[in-house]
Amino acid sequence: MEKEPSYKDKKVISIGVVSELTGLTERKIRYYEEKNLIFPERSNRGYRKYSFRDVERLMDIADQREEGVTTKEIKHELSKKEKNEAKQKMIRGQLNARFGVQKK
Amino acid sequence: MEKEPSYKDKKVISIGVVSELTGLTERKIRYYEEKNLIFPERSNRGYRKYSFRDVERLMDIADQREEGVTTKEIKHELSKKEKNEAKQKMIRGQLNARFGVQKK
DNA sequence: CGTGTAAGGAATTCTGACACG
DNA sequence: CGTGTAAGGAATTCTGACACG
Repeated sequence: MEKEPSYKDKKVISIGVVSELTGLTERKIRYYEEKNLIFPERSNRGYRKYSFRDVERLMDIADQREEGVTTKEIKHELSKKEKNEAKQKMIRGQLNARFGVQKK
Repeated sequence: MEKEPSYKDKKVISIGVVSELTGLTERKIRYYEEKNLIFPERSNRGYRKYSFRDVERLMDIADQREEGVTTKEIKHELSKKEKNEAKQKMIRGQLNARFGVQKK
C-alpha cells in the first residue's frame, strides 16, 4: 500500500524556472525559504529543486504578501494547518483502531 | 472548453534532472531528440526543458533500445501512432457532426 | 548507427554581504 | 522586515567534432 509520489510533488524544477512560473524574483524565493515558508530539495551540488506544489504554494504566498501579510504571519498559518493535519490523522488512526475493518 | 495543460505535460525539467530520472546519459537524450523521438522545449537561452511525459517516453525508448530496436524503428512506431490518433480524431468529428448533440 | 569524450563559451545557481528603510 | 544588487566561484548546458565500429 505505497503512495507513489505524484508528479505534483516531485522536486525537479530549478529556481530559474520557478521564477518564470511564479513571476517572483529568485531573491524572494530564496528569502521565503529562509523564513521556512517553502522547502525545496537540493541536488547533489546544492541546487534547489522545487515541485509543482511548491510553485502553487509560492503563488499563494505572493498573493498574501501583496495583501500585506508578513512572512511571520504566513508561517504561523502554515504551522496551524500542520497541527490540524496531525490531529486529523491521529483521530482517524484511533477511530480506525476501534471501529476499522478487521484484517482477514 | 479549454484543456488546461496537466503538470504531466508542462516542460520544466532540465536535461540534468531528466538524466537522473531516466538513468540515460545526456548524450543519449540529445541524440534521441536529434532523431526526432522526443521534443523538448527551449528556454530563452536555448536550454532544453522536458515534461514528465517526456521522461516516461524516454524510459520507453530506453527499454526498446535495450531490446535492440533501432531509433529508426522507434520513430516509425511513433509515426504510426500519430496517424492513428489523427484518424480517430477525424472519425469522432464526423460522427459528432451527424449524430452529435444539437446546440441549443 | 549509437554513444563516449574533450573543448570552449555562455548562462545558471550558490552564498554572504551591503544597502535602504 | 523584505527585497535589490554586485561579487566571485562552482556546476550546468550548449554545439560541433573526432573516435570507434
